[in-house]
Amino acid sequence: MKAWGAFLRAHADLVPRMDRLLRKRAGVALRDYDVLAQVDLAGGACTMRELDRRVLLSQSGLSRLVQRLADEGFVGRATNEGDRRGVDLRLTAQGRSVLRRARKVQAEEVRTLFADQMSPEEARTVLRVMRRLSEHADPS
Amino acid sequence: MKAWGAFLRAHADLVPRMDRLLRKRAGVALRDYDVLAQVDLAGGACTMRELDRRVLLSQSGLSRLVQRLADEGFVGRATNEGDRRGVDLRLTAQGRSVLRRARKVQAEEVRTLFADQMSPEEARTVLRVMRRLSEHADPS
DNA sequence: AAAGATTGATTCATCAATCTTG
DNA sequence: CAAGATTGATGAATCAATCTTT
Repeated sequence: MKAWGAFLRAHADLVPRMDRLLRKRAGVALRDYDVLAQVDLAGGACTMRELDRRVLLSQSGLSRLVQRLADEGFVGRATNEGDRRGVDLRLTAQGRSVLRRARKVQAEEVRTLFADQMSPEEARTVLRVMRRLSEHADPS
Repeated sequence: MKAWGAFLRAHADLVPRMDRLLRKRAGVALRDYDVLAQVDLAGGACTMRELDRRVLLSQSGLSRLVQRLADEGFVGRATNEGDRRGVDLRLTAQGRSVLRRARKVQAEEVRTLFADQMSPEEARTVLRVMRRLSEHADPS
């Protein structure tokens, strides 16, 4: 029960800080980074529907976010030829570039703000517990 | 590094769910509950400034949230007589009542969604690590 | 009618500016 | 001027409604 409070507090202390650092040093928000990274993970291209499954955001929220990423030139959009309801996304060269930089910043920050604060043993426990929590809450 | 991702995901999976349940079954949002609980913890009355220190929210965000809680009749506001810049808050009877109900709901939900998913040993580790993260990030 | 995606209305958080009291 | 608090402008997330294609 105290652990729940500490969990909330840690998130509230860490995430906005990560977000600010990422914006300042890489020019993208944490959520943008997440989306770009997921597209990359799907091989640099995927459809909105697929992204929606991978990302923690409402469908409409994702739609607007991708709109913004497209406006900024980080992804290209085109209607899927196979199923014209779908929209295909592709990382642009600029998108890949910003993603590379963001990855570097993110790796540094996660290390200093998060990973360096716990032993490998503790990290394993945190990983295990957090996964269990997600599975139980959202058995996708 | 994987633990960081799992941490984010667990938060994103759990917190909105808690928030919805709390709204539905107690009529207040998670943040509202937090604020009411903090006022209660301060003995049922405190000043905005004190709340601001205890709660994870910007000063203006807190101001608007308390405005809403006052409109809903959960807290009363009055300028502090000692220092007329300050505003004193007090839980109303209705505020105490809604807080009681929210506490019960919250306790149940934290148990089933969070605490029951880990061993006591794991809970201790999570608590310890989360506290360390907060202290390092925000050495208040 | 259902799936995929977008748009409209609303809510709520933040930063920066402002107002009042010390 | 500094401290405590509020207000204005803006950004981003959600739900519900809508549009298009299957």
